[in-house]
Amino acid sequence: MQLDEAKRRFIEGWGTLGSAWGVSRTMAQVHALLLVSPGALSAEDIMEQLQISRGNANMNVRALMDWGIVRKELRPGERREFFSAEKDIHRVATLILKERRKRELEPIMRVLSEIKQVEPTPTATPEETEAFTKMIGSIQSFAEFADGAASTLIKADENWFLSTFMKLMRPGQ
Amino acid sequence: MQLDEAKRRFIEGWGTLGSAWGVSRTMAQVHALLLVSPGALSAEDIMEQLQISRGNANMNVRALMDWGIVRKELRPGERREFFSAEKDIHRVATLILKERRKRELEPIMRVLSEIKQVEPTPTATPEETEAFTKMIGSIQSFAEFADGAASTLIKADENWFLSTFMKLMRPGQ
DNA sequence: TTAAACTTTCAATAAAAATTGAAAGAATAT
DNA sequence: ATATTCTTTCAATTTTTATTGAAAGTTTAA
Repeated sequence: MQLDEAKRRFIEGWGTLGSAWGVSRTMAQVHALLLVSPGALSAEDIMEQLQISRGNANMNVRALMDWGIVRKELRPGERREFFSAEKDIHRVATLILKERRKRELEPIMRVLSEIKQVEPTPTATPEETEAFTKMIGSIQSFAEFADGAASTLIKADENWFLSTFMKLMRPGQ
Repeated sequence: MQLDEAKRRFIEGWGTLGSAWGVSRTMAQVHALLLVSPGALSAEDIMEQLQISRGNANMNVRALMDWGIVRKELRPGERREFFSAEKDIHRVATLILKERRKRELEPIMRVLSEIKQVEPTPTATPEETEAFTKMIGSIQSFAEFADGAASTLIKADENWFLSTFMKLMRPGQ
């Protein structure tokens, strides 16, 4: 297989994976394209390579910057902007994990603790109410467990990054 | 807050969470409804409580059974079918993890190993090719790491379930 | 065997999400 | 100040996905 074909397949696969995880196909494809491009790309490059409109390219590149996994690059003497993806996969994973925790785990945790304070009423038997709070409680503790696991991963990756960085700084150490 | 209102809010929240993770809102809502319902529900019950059509209820209940997190329950002397959700959240998490690994991790791993065998061609410089294989390699090892973590979680939960089960069987032990 | 009570399927439809492209907005150069 | 080059926005449109409901299928009872 040739490089271009391999890149094409990666972009397609990454897009499919993205849509299974609630990320729009195009956003994942823009990310994939930037991941496998050695240098930074302009909006035009992205439009051409993925065959999408200017507006679409702009929207998705900006969404990726919101996630912290794509950066704008300005070149001296160039008016237009270039974009490049974070290439360190550990950092990518960490940033995505952080963002999803904020966007999805936190809202559901809030709902869980609110609805746990269900009042006893004449319309529901105490057994029904208890079964409900027990269910919610177990989801809560699972969510806390998941949150803890995510934190651990984030910390581990931050340490890993830091130590790699330190090694680069002091190669003799 | 009253029980009905709390359940309504849970169903809504679970639906929102689902769609952020690539699960259709209705499928997540049917799951949520079954999670907070003490007994098993018939198709009619689901249709009525979520205000959805028969076909929709049927499709989503079946998808949930494919995931292994909802079971059909047959009552003696009753012709119609009842459905109930797995209530043990650890088991739910394990089953979802297993299924997603099969559906999403495996396909992308296959693509990664295929495209890694990119041939050197005159159109691409060796540096470009090497940068690409390096990128794919790091995604591969991250995917392997994630797969390993998932396996560990699945095994841990299976052990946890087994030990709980053993305790139930031999309460004196 | 026929009827009754339910489940499943699927083509048509509706709803939601993504995409376009043109216009408006910014930034820089002349 | 005006033109030029690029970016951003957003209403209209297209595409994708989900939903409906009626017909076909299945199972049990009489």
